[in-house]
Amino acid sequence: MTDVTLTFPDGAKRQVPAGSTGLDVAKGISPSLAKRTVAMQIDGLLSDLSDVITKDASINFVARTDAAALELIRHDAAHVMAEAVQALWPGTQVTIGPVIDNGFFYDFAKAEPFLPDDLAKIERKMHEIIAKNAPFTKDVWSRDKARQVFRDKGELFKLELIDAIPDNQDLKIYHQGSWFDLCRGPHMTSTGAIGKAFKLQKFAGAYWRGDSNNPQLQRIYGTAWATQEELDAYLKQIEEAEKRDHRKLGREMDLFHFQEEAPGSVFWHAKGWTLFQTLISYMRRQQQAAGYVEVNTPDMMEKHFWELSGHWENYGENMFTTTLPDERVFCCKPMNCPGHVQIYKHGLKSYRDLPLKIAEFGKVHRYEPSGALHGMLRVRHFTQDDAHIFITENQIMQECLKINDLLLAIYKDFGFEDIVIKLSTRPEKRVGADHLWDKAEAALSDVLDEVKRQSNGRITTSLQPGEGAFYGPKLEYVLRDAIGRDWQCGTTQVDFNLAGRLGAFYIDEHSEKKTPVMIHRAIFGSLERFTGILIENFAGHFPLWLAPLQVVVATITSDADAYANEVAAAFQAAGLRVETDLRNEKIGYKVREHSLAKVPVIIAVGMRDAGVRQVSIRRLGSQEQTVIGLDDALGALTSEAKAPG
RNA sequence: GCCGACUUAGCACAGUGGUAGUGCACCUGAUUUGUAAUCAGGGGGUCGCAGGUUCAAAUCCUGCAGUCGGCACCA
Repeated sequence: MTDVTLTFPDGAKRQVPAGSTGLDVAKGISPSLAKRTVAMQIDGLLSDLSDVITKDASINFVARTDAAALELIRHDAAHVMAEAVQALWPGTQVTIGPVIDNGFFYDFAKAEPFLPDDLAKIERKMHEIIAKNAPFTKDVWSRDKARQVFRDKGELFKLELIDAIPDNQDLKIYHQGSWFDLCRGPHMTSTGAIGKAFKLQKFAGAYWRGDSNNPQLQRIYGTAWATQEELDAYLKQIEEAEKRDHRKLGREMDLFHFQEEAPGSVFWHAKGWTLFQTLISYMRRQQQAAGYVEVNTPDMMEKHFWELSGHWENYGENMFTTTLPDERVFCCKPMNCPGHVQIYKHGLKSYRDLPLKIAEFGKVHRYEPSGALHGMLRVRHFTQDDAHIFITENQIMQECLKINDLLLAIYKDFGFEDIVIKLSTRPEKRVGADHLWDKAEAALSDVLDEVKRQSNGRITTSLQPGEGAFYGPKLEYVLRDAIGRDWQCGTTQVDFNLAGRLGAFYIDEHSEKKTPVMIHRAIFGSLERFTGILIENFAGHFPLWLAPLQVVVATITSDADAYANEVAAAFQAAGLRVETDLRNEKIGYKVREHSLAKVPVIIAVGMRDAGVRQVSIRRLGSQEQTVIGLDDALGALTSEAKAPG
């Protein structure tokens, strides 16, 4: 038998007979290595330790505590969970059970719903199965055999999966004790390697193959880690994220509320509206500086207008409509673009007028499915920082790059610097000829390449085929927040269709009518959503310029009331948002209350301060107190409270 | 929209068929206080909505709505 050469991560080489398994190789090196190895990487590809090695390759043995083993732990845990569920509820069908970020899930077809206590039952059964430490073994079955076995078991979903696997691929069956599953693998050497650091988290409904036309399955989500410490840390992190929930903070900080009669609609309270207006003012300045004009268009227009724009056909099921007493049907605008085209069409446009950048803080209305609503992050009525840029075809690149620069600069002002840009291409349901889509997609793809090149690797990109808007492909800007969560905010969409549909044109340099290209773009996306994201990103601890209430002046004794009023008036005159707290309470009580309300600056004044015109400043998140003169405090805080840009 | 759970005072929660409770908040009084809860007293709920079962329903049943966790959809 011939030998093959294996290269180890440290560069060492070793000759082994071709056809050796990973386990053979490990044993040949040392029994202890073989014992602690759960899988291997062959030329970087994670593989079963029982796989045979037939050619020269690099090899890396994976122990269960190695980072590479984590996905195996999770995948194995999913299999064990499936075995546990079938042991507890015979007749339940298994479907798919992949690894996801931080854990795994498995989807089951079971007539009766799982009950809340079932998670604990399944976990107990999993611990039993893992304690048996059955080895994972692999078979390759013929299609006929696999079909027959799974049909006999009543596993109809598995039959569908078998039929979907290309003929040139082996059907692999993984056994653990007497239980087995169709699976592409790989797995660790035995169930015991999963360990105990896992937890089942929740039940959920999920459609078979992710399609809402298919039957709904019952999904169980779990998380699994190599060590208990990592599991605990992860659970702690989830808890921390829950503390940032904008719905909870919005209530505690008196920013907004929702109520039954207006599902998906925000009641903005004074403090929340202040934040909203601060964001709009900031954006308005940025857009003016970037050469945009701001307009406002009607909230409702007649239905035939939306038929002409293509919205009725392509977006109608998301639109609110109302029939007036004269029987005319009106639609609430779900987008601002057709309105902006009407403004564009007023007055003949020359190529010299382009690019024309029309912006609107327009409130759009979309009938979102009830199950999609989620606090401020998914509402039915929201304000976009929307703009439409009318250009000639050869201005696409330059304008998209300008938009990109503006987007990135603005995100930076909020501290968002980790950005992912996704390119979404033509969906099935769309308007416009394919050659126009070809052009639009190619343009955005070029823009994306250029942006990526300029970013020196700070920006990552990805492709989402079929996810574009019905009128054009889009770039979607995804921000990573302070605790690593991703939020989609900005968008840039190239549209060769809408202007033409609505009869917009310009006169080119040869006196001919030409249809402009439109770029649709938003930066915050939805002000409502962006506010929610900011609340969660900052955990309510806004930078001074954004905080709805910036300063509270609290008295230590009522003798200082007059001085407190004077201090507050000085801050108000300097343009800061300030309140006084003259209540008959101890200063500790007041400090606690305003700290919980996340007021960034608490100024305490007593008789010690009044005579010498000084203040004691306490910043949110710090126990420290700084005693300085009133004028110095005014200067420092006023300058800090200035919006960026 | 689909699957599951939930809905009791402003907020957080307890209460599984027999007169609705606790903590915080709120109100009143006392206290004038130096940086995360001063003390005492008091008021407040047709238990999400609509039906039904029962001598009796927050509690059991049905329908609806909203919320939450997912799925699907999406800014």
